[in-house]
Amino acid sequence: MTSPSRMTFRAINEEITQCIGDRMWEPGGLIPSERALAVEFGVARGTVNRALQELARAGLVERKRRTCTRVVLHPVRGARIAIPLVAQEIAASGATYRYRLLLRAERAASACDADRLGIEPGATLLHVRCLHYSDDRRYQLEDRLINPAIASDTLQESFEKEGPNEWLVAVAPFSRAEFTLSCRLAKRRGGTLLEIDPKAPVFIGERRTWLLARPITAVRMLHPHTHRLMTTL
Amino acid sequence: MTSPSRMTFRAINEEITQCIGDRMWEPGGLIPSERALAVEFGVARGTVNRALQELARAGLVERKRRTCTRVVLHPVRGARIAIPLVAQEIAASGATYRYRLLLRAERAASACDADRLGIEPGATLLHVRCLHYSDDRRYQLEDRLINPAIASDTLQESFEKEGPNEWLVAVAPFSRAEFTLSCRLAKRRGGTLLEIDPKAPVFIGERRTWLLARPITAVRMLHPHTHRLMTTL
DNA sequence: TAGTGGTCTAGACCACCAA
DNA sequence: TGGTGGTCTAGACCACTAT
Repeated sequence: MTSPSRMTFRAINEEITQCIGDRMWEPGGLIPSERALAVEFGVARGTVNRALQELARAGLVERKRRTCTRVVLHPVRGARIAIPLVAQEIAASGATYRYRLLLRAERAASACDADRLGIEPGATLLHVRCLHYSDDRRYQLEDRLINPAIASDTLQESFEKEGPNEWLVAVAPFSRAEFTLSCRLAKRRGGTLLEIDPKAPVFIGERRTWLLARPITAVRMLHPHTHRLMTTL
Repeated sequence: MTSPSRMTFRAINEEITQCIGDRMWEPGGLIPSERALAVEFGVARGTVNRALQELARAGLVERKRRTCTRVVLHPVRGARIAIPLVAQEIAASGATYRYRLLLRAERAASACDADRLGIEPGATLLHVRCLHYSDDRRYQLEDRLINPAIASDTLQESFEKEGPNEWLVAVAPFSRAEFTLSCRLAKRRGGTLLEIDPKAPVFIGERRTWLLARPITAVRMLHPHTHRLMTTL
């Protein structure tokens, strides 16, 4: 039991993690109540609460609404991987970046668009397609739908010199995002635009973002199958 | 301004998000201090603090230690995606799970193994290959190297009834992990074992874990290309 | 009814940064 | 030196669950 002067919620966090790691508290079993732990550690309940909230977020414990239970997870939690959002950022790690606009269209949302972006069918949207090059090699094909309602000057943007990402980050913050990763054969139009052998696979990342309930943008990013997404943690 | 009776930190969170979205507070600019916001919203500072901590975690604002600054992010943050580790967990969401062991071998590490797992060539390792089924459909092919040094009874494990994951989570906590995601054509042995058309792509996840500096396990997970990896945040 | 986690409060101390 | 975010405290109310 440490007591450097007063225990911080981080210390408590570690202490609890230790107990779980040492199997002092069994996987799937209850752990003492916040009030009990507060007494044991000699801190206020709020401090224990915060430590446990973090542990819950990290996936080490499960907390049940108003039940006396707090359970330690038996199965392991997923770890996390960071997706670099801006192709420019990636290219910035050594290679020279180049950008080319392929398509820019305002149109009424088809049923498919509406589903993808999360707006009403028939509403106006902006469709942008562009290529990101790394040292003159095609690095990413970006196909993006933008909700014009996010800013008054959306429809004035040409995206000729700069990609939509650069504009969006300056104009449209988001509070929620959803990611999907997958792969498929390149034969359809995306692969062609990437100049990939149609029989080779492409690596696909999709991202949708919202500001509160309002959809901002939906983007599909195609990479050659040589693409690797790596992270530590 | 909402006041359902008393403002919760979630309401404040939304209120602030709204302000940022409406560009009432400019990207890159300061926002009022916690104390000021507390007065404005008519709540305790702790409540504002919690709301802002969450917004910072979400990447909407940047907080500088003891500087009067709280800045709205200009560049976009990298977002994170959670990888579900245990096939069992995924299958647990509706489908019935089945497991089949294909290979279990102790052997001296080849140069390739050593590189993959991070141990000395020639050291003993455990090689396990198995299949995870979801409702009798092949869901994942798992190919795993295990460092026997992590536990005294590693080489006693048969893995016949239960996958290595279940055993590992109970026995070998890790402090560091590295992930790689990619895809390729199925033609090589992995694809065959998944019973996939050799011309179809497979989705590949790789994970390596360490406890401090000691390698624990390296696993390669192959999925049919229909696999989707999704996350919110 | 007793106990729980979720949340808010009002107040406090700290270490630091800018002036 | 005054303002800031980071943190802790002691106490409180709520809605709920298990008994």
